[in-house]
Amino acid sequence: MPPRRWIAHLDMDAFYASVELLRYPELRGLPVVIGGGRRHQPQLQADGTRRFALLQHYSGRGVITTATYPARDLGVHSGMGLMKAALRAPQAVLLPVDFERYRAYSRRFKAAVAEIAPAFEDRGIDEIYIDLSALPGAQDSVAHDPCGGVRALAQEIKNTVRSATGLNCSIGVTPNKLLSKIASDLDKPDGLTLLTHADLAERIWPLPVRSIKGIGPKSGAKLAALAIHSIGELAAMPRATLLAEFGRSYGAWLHEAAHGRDDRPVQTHSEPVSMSRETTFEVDLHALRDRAELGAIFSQLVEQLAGDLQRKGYIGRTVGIKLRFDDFATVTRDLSLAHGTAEASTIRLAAGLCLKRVDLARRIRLLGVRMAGLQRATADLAAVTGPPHRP
DNA sequence: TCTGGGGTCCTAGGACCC
DNA sequence: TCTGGGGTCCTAGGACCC
Repeated sequence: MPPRRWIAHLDMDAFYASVELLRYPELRGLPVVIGGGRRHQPQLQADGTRRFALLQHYSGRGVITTATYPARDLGVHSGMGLMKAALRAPQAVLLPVDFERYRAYSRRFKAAVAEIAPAFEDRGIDEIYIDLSALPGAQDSVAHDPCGGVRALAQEIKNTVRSATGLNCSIGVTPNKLLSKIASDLDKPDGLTLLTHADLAERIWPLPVRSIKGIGPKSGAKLAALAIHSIGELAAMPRATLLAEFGRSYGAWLHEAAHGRDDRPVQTHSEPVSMSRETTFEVDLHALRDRAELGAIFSQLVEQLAGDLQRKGYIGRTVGIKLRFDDFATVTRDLSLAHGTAEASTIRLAAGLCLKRVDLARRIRLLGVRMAGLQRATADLAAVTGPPHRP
């Protein structure tokens, strides 16, 4: 019997890099790294060709946002500092990030998926979960393959995305989100991987524990210290040991995850919880010596945040700030207001009070402003004006 | 040559209320 | 005066993800 629930995880292949390759096809096959500010824009030359910046000439504090597969082969990866990456791949082409463009392609691929699967869970710019179970044909057998129906659906989704955007994606299809997320990575790029619980021991258990979404650097290191490296080794640990080592909640989850169990539904609606703006300075600033510059950046962040809230139609009650010092230590302060707001002046006042509660002796490398406790702005309007009057 | 920017969720202590 | 338990909100920090 095939499982009754079929969840797909769709992940666009090297998304930002692939979008850039559509624009600059001459870079295909070359190591290309995307990240950093706007300074390294490609220059159109007199003969009509473009001149691209090379990674070796970069200086600054940026990190890699995405790298093409040839660049990854040189040992660079997203999150790596561009200066460090330049040592490993000096000849790699460096392109600035263009989120506007990526968001446009994101909307395009999601619209294409929606033609086949109207409801899906949005997991950011380049991935989604889709519950295939209820779609027409999902439970069909095709040519003696009991999973043939879902396989055909997944292939159809891949084809649609490809023809709508010119981009490839990889899809994992399994009985749950946890396994599908892992599966979509198994055959990347342009993969389609279908697994059932029967495949757990063979396909999932040999993988490193870090393949499980939710096991990050800290938990991975702690597991390694316990001589647990693969998911299979994690699955073999007594539940009680995991509870003792990782606490009731996370320990129990680790045990379930290692056994491929996850019953979370695909969430097709969500509301934002917080919005924020932050910036890392080119050089560290000092609260007193660089007071004017810091104040200007602070005001700009507040105005951007207020703009974001207003444009998206939200107000918030909890204003927060974030500071990162030269030693990378990070502190946050927040303050809840009596009423929600999206006004820059109110946010600035509250954020200013937060700032006063921080010891500003050290040099600062990052400043951020945040709003949490969000509500739709229209809901607030209703509260102020009261319910519609009925005679 | 260390380490961006935008998020979510969890924990934990203290305040405050019933 | 002491002894409770439960619930919610606020704040700070941290793990993790894309």
